[in-house]
Amino acid sequence: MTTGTAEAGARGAADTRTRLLDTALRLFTEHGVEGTSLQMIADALGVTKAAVYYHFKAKDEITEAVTEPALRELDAIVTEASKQRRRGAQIDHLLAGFIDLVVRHRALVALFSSDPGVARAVEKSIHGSEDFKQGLLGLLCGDNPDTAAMVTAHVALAGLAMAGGSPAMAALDDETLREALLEVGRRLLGRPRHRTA
Amino acid sequence: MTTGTAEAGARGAADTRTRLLDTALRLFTEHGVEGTSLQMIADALGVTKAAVYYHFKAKDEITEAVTEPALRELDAIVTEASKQRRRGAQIDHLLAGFIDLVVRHRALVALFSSDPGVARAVEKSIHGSEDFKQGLLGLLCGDNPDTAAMVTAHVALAGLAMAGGSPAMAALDDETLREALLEVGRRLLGRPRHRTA
DNA sequence: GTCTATACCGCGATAGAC
DNA sequence: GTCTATCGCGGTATAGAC
Repeated sequence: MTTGTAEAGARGAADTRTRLLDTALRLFTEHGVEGTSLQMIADALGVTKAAVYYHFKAKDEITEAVTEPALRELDAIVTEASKQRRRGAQIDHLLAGFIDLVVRHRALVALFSSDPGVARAVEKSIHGSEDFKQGLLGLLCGDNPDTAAMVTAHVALAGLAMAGGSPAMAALDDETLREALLEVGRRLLGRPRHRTA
Repeated sequence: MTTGTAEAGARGAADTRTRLLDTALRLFTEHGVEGTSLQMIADALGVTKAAVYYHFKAKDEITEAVTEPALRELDAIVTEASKQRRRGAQIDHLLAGFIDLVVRHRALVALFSSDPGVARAVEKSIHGSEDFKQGLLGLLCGDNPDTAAMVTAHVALAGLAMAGGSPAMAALDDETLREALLEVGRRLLGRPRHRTA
């Protein structure tokens, strides 16, 4: 993409796209997706609305692009966790990975949990790999998804994500939050509590 | 049904308002708040947008009005729970009341947890009684709100609410869901599990 | 007191000039 | 690649019919 004469081309194209996504994420976390207009993004970049539309055909595409990296990470975590042989190890792997993801992408997660635009984008992004949406729950529930296990899994995933993204936790550093969430998650899923990494 | 002048006057006001809120809640749960326009609400009622605007000065007021009954119930639950003398009883009371509320108002709760418009409305509605927003957490955390307790409380409230409102639980009847959530909540908050009411 | 007609402005989105 | 111009729809607002 950046070959030869394309210094300007590389900057105008890919770099503007990157700047746009950075700006969008910042504005999204400040005002929500709904509360962020394309005009605001364009102004922050010093271009017009139509220029933004050159890079993304619709606002939804921006939302999707913003959430994509985190979703790919989540997909990788689920895949890797499912490779573990013992069920306990699967859950441990998934729990640690999920929580780590939530902590590192706190701002995004907060958005994720409170914005239907983001939820829509997420659902679209995982159109191909629906395995992993159900896989997440499947790994936690085991082979026999009885009511109690299903409810527990839902409470765990939703609760850990929302608590991690909550403004009330913003003051906590990553280490502290991660350990606190891990302990709660372990208790919830019936895993023995152990090493404080 | 006849549009006689007297009957229209008697029926038009309060009843239209009620019908409007019922319709709004239905459309909100179907399409989300953002995805429901005043035009859609007006069409469903057989009136014009301006007629809707007569009953509510802004869309946010509709959202607030829709969430208000559940919030009042929650407020009552917190108040009553705080009157319990033993801390264990406070938690038990709060947990049971909260979960019962979530189960009975599932559709609203699902909306509540995934729509910034609703979240905004909720924050506005409790302007006067901010006691109870913090009171909810305060009752769960006790006097010493250390990190672990705070995180646990957040995971519990958010997780139980979102799990209860999740489409995945829609097939469960109230009794079953309530008991499943109660058991998870008790384990999470370190309460002994007991009677299946 | 309840509703209709109408207008305003900002939003997401499209078409076409440079 | 970026711009200007324009469109339709959304929430909001007012004047006035009944």
